[in-house]
Amino acid sequence: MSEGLNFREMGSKICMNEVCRATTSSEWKKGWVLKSGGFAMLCYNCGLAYENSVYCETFHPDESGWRQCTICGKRIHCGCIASRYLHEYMDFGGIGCINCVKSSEIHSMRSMQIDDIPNATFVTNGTGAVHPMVVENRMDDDNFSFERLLHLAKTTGASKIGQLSHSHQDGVNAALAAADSTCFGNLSQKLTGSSAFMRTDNGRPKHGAKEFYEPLNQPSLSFSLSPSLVTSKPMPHFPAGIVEGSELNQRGPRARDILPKPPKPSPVLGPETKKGTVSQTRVARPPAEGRGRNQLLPRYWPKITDQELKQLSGDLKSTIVPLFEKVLSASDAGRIGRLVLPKACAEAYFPSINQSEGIPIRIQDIKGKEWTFQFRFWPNNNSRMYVLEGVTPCIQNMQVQAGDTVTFSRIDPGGQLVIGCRKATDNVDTHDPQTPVLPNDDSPGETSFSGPTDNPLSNGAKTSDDSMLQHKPVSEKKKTRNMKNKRLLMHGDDAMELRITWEEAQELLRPSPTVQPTIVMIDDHAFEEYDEPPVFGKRTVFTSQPSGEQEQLAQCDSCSKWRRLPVHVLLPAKWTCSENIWDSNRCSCSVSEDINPSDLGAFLRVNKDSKRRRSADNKASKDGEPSGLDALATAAVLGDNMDDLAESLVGATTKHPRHRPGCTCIVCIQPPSGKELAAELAPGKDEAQVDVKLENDDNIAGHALLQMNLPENERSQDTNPMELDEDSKEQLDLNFHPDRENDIVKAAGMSLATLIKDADIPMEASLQKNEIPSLEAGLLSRTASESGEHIADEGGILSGDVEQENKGENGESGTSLN
DNA sequence: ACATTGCATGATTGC
DNA sequence: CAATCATGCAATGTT
Repeated sequence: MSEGLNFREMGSKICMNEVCRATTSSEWKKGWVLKSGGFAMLCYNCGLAYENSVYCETFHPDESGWRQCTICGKRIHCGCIASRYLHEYMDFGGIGCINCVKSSEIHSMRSMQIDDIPNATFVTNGTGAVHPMVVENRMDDDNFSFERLLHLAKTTGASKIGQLSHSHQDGVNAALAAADSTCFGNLSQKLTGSSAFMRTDNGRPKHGAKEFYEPLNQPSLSFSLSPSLVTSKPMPHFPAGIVEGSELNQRGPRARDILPKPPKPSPVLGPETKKGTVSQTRVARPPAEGRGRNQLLPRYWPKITDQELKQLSGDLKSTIVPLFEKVLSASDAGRIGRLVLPKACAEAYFPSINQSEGIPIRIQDIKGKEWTFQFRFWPNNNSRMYVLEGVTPCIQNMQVQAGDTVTFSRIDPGGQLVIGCRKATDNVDTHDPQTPVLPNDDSPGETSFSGPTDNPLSNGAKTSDDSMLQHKPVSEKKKTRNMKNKRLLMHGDDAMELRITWEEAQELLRPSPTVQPTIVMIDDHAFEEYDEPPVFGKRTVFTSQPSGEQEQLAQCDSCSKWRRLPVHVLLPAKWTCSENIWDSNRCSCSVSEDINPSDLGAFLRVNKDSKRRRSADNKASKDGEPSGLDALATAAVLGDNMDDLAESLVGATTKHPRHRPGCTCIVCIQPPSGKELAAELAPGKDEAQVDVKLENDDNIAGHALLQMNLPENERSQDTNPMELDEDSKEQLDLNFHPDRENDIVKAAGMSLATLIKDADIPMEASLQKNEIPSLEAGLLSRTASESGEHIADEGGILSGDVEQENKGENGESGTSLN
């Protein structure tokens, strides 16, 4: 729909914000999801919509961007901030614009009573806006006809059918009756003002996907996800509460045109579901809207409890739309790093791809970390087999294995994909000693998807979900199917080796400075769990004192003295003693050094020896060669050539023989694996070509690394690449030469281009480079944290040894063992 | 020899 | 029976 109005083809745009009025033809940010599947453009400068935002044109071309609030009746034009609110409330399942006070109340009420027994039905448009004229009170209508509702849906252009609780309807009616006449006043104020709503850099939320949105009262959209599942009355022929919309994108090879069997109401749901409570029942939710969503097998329906959903939404401060989930197979969780995506799910919720090579796709985990996978397919029997490549680091980061479940969700608006997990052990009564459940690393987000639930029914992911929905005892069978292969589970020594490898791997990473580790003992092995990914900020050195206490050492860029810093500190690329706000005694270059380099060197050697001891049976470690980060840290301390090291760290990988030079797929842009790092960092081998393969152009760590490549006097004062002089830009090449091949910009730029081209996947991450100028400490910390993850982890450190062990465990297969 | 890639094959499942 | 998907394994590249 409206493909001809694709923003890619549009010229310069003018920001609608009168205060801003920025004009640009290139710098923009992804905004809300458009009905077309693309995204509205937001002003790079102020975060508002461009005048020529495709929002108006593509979302409702017939209305020229004007929408009418279903509550206050005011018409608000899109492409303005008011429309953002309107959009959020109407176009994504809301009722009315946010500027209606009543609207907020309704949403609040709705959020609270989501599990209430619905007694009214409604029809929405393709994005969830309620057509009030077809809200039907079926409280006393036992003859409710789905066909009639479907007819209404068709006649009104609606594509969704849901149910509205009685109280909701009351709320709607009440609100309609008492529509706030001051709406426009509020609107005009918000139109001209900016600070209240703009997602300025100063006010950027923690999670990137949220950064373009933060309505004053974000509605819970779980409302639109599974209303039919919480009904006490079975709705005959009700297809999962969703009716396919004709306007939805339908592309790619069509699978069987089947509708999933309508989920029968769970016996544990419905009438006994208390008002104002949040269901903890793990129930398969019908798929969210998406291409061909009605083809998704219930097996893949997300089975997140309302409680989890609510918590996750709260944790991410966003509205989470569960999309689908999959029980990991052995090959999914194996060393090969390829996760097979259910075809229907891939085609419904992932960007359309026409080339087998696919595209890089960014997926955020529940902690907010972003991972980049290669989303691609293989031709298969005149069909396609979709896979995500490069998932090993993420899989291992989530500590899931075969038999566990990974979940895919979407943050709306924005469309950011989110990957979560649910341990199989969450679903059985007895803990499998071979699949120890490490305590959730206290990340609130973790509990949303993988966290334990105290409701026995939540064990149903493996026991009752499908059967509840299909009335067929197939879940156990599927479970058996998934688990039947003896290689699926790691047992005994295999698991032990994995743990060792994990421990090994953990030591390769610098701990997050933002959290204290949680020490977990499993089989006499201590695991340090961090809530944040490893960081890679300024070239500081994290060390562990014999007491176990972490400390961070940083070198002043002015006097070169080393200073002790709190571990949670993440420094900008350039930092001087005067900025040592944590130690008033050593906040001047004139003060003597905290620690001398020889001590540091000795300290690191101690660490290395310790590592060597614990990895005595690890071939990859027995040579004692430093890991990439250790080497980097050591180099930082001992004065090794940081440029060479940085180049080595980001140097060319050699593990993808079939990919051509310049290939920017996720596989090719991954940093080298642990072994490769070790090899590249070995003496005489640090001349690796600087075929920079950072996947994150918004990667602060990458920036930091690149800064290491700069002469000292050319390093930027902060992490803003855009403020570098031209020479530095040439070297950094972060944003300014997207056409050059074989450099970081090539990779990032092409990724961006690909993302834009496909227009179906989140882009804000790719565009975050444009936001760097105003980064503040919080964002810097977050981004750098993620960046460290990417650099240190992606396809690398963990994939080396860990996967090798897995391979051994995978035993008889594989030519490598033949 | 090992690592990676991508196709082929067969088991499973739903119609 | 056809579609899907798990995974085997040959081909190819790298060390």
